Amino acid sequence: MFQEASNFLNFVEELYTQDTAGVSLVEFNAKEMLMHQGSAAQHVFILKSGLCKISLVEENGKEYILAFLSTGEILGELELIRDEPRLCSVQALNKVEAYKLTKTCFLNLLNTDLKLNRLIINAYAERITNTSKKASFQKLYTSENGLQRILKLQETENIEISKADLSAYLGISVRSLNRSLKKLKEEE
Amino acid sequence: MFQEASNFLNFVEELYTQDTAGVSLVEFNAKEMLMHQGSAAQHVFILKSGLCKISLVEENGKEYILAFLSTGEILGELELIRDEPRLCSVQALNKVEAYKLTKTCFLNLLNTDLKLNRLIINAYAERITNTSKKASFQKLYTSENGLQRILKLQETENIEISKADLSAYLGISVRSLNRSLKKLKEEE
DNA sequence: GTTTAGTTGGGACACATGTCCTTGTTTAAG
DNA sequence: CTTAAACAAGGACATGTGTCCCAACTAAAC
Repeated sequence: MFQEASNFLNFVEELYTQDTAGVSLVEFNAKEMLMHQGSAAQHVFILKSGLCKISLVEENGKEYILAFLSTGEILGELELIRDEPRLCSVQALNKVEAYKLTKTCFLNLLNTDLKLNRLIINAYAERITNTSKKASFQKLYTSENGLQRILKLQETENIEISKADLSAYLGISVRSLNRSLKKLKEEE
Repeated sequence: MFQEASNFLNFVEELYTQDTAGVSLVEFNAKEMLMHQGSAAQHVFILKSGLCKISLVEENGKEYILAFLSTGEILGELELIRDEPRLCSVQALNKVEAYKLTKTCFLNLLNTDLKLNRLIINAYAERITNTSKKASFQKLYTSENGLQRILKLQETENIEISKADLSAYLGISVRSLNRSLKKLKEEE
């Protein structure tokens, strides 16, 4: 989720300024896809600026947003480590800049650089914690509680998420989201 | 979740046979707690044999089981890495044997041993994938679908999970679990 | 063997959410 | 400016799940 820009950014910016092979800087417009669910994994991205959503679509056609990713976060490395196709899609929600590392470059660094290992492990520990908490909360509380949380986060991080994305994040239909929004408005 | 015994076991058994300081072998009876949610984190466990559940209790008193852990899996290391209290509780479901590493020993190894780093990263990549898939599935499908999956897993892994634990894993009440079980039985 | 306490399963009602369709608004094309 | 298509919100009904309580069964204590 949203967190202070981690040392991933520092780490990769150093590589970039040293003209390391396999490291480049790329841009995406709002709505552009950085990654497609099910496709082969070739790169890792580290967000320099902007906001993305990471989501997956189930066989019944429904979309679930696992998290929103922002500056300093790494994405796409899971599938390189596991050597599997993309588990999720990633889409830019606004103008996004990101460092792009090739698979070869990333795996080489992972095998040799203890600092990168540490950054990955720290990021993963936080991600597992956040994913577990979100899963538990969304199953054991009503959508209204979850909605209050994401609306507060939206305000704190000064971002605006569409209704379609809000409902996908909460794992409910847009109809239900509208019900809860209306109810929250009436309770003010 | 359930996976082939990873090289965690090989890794720690080598440490154990070398009489490494901070490594011991411990046993737990069924129902004994290996870890308590909210308590300080002092150790890491690697399961040698047996089955555990890892769960957390929300403020509304409801319990959610994130996963069942079995032979070869590591547990309790998240909080050492993040230097935080226990996010979850872990309870033995049958007779459990586990290697126990002190915080100092574990962090020393993590800082120096690239092999352990690799094992941790691989395990985390799998855990994030599993936790994400479970969260998405449980929000976008009915409990009946989830129940079918866990019953199949129970059969495949030759284990028996209580109704209370099944409902906590699925994030539903025991009443709802009984409805789904009855419906599945009628559909046979 | 009896009594008490705990456990288990289901009925009934309430609440939360999904689905489908209608209406109104907005946007885009001609 | 008009028309058509797309989008958004809500009504109505259906389904899924939660809560509460009751009855029956099981286990433990005496």
